[in-house]
Amino acid sequence: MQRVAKDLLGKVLVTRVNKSLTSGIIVETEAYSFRERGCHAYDYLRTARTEIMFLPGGHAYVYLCYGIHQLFNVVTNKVDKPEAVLIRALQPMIGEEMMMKRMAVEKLTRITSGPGKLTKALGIDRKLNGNSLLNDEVWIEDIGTKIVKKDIVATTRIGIDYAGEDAELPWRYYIKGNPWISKA
DNA sequence: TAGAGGATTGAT
DNA sequence: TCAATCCTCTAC
Repeated sequence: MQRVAKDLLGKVLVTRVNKSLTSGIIVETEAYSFRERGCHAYDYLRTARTEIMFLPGGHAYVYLCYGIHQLFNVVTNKVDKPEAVLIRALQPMIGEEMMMKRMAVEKLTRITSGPGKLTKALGIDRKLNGNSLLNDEVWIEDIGTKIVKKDIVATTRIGIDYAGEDAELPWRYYIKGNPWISKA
């Protein structure tokens, strides 16, 4: 599943919400698994919220964090193996004007550099939770970009200090030197 | 049914 | 460093 997190780098996340097409290249991800405490579905914890992660790979898991931000994940494993990859940052491709409008800014800079921001820019919200990525509202495209191994940086994940030693797992991946990754 | 806390962000 | 803000989970 860490492999999936790395494979997603360089691919394109596309949404069509309210007839507006927006997309961006995935430049930063984090992996989550039932095997570690950083995951909502740790130890197969199955609740109304984590139910989505028990679906087969290829579904969208969207949830509200801190009451303010919606975070977008791709479910990556088989049925009843709750694992997901959080999309943390994008490089805008299509629909840049729409993104700027949604973010209420005039410049394109850094409007998708963070998991809570990119969902807002692409119009993603919890209505898309549980959607298949094969439908026409949100999906992933492979545009053939090859990210060479030496350009993938693996480091610790962000904001999960509560996970104890599992917070040390180097399951955050980003494209080396890419200006669109989240800061931290 | 009440209380605590969170895979964040932007302002101070 | 801290508040915003509300859904989710746990315990009573």
